[in-house]
Amino acid sequence: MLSVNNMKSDSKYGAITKSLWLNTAVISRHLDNSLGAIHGIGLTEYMVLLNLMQAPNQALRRIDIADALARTASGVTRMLMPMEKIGLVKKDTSGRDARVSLVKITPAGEELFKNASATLNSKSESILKNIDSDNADTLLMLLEKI
Amino acid sequence: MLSVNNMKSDSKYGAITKSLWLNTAVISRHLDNSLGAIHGIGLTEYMVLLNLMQAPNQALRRIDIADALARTASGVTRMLMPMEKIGLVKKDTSGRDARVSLVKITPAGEELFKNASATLNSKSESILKNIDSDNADTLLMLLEKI
DNA sequence: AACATATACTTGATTAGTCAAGTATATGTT
DNA sequence: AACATATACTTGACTAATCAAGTATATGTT
Repeated sequence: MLSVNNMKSDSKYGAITKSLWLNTAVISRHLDNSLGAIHGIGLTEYMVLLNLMQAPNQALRRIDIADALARTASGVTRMLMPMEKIGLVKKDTSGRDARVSLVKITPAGEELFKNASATLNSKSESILKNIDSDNADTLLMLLEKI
Repeated sequence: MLSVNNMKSDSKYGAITKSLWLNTAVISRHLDNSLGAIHGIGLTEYMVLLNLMQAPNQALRRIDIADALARTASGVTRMLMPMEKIGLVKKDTSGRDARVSLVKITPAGEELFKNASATLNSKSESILKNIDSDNADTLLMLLEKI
C-alpha cells in the first residue's frame, strides 16, 4: 500500500533523530522514575548537579546551566527554586557582575549527587543490556561526535 | 581537584544515557521549533502521525499510541484533542470492544505528515552534519539495538 | 449467573517547562 | 558623560505532560 520508510524524502539522518527521540523517551522515563523514587530528584535536576560538580568552582551562572541543558533561562530559574528549598544548591553572590546570581552545589547536594550517580550508572547498565562493551564504546564515541 | 568522570561508580553506560539525554534535548528542541514554525505541529505530534501512517489500517488504539511514544494514556488523550480539532486525526468508532476509541489519520493529516517528514529529514541532516554516511549507518544500527 | 479482576479511557490537580515582557546592570559609541 | 544596545535574570500566562482516581466495559473463576 504505502510504505512510509521508503519514500524519496526519507533519510537515514531522519531515522536517527527519530530513534534518538524514542530511545531517550523510554530511557529518561525509566531513569526519572528511579532517581525520583530513590533520591527524590528528576533526571534534569541530576544533570544540574552534574554540571555544578564539574564546574571550576562548583558554581555556575544560571545562564550557563540553561545552555548546558538546552533549557531556557526562565526554566532554570523555576527548576532551581525547589532545589534550593531542599538544600541541594544555594545562591552564591560572590559576583563582580551584579546581574549574575551564581548557583553553587551544597555538601548535601554533593552527597546526593554521588548516590544518584551510582543509581544512574547501574540502571543505565541494565537498560542498555543489549549493547555489549565494544558496542558501548562505539556508541558513546558516535554520540559525542554529534 | 575532583574529577567526576573518573570516579569508581562511573560507567560508560551511564555516560551513554547522559549523552543520549543531552543530544536529544538539543535536537528535539531544534526539530520542535522547525516543525512548529513550518507545519504547526510539535515533534510528539509528528510521531503520532508517523505511527498512524505505519499502522495496519492507519488506525490505532490510544493505548497503543501511548506505548509507542512512551507516554501515558492520559497524555495521549490530551495530546489528541487539539490534533482532532485541527483535523489531523479523527475518531474511528469501528470497535468491537466498546472501551476502545480508535484514532485514524485524516487525508489532511497524511498530507501534513508528508510535508513535515521532508522538513524533519532535511533538518536532521543539517543537525547531524558531523556524522558521515558510514558513521550514520553504524549509529542507527546501534540505536536500533537498544 | 455472579463476582473479582483487568483493560481502555477520561478528568482534576499538579509539575515542568515555554514564550513574551519587564527589571536591572553592563558595555560600547559618540 | 549620555545614550543605545546587549546580557542576566525574573515573572505572568500558557502548554504539555504526569499521577491518582473514577467510569465503563471485558474477561476469567467459581
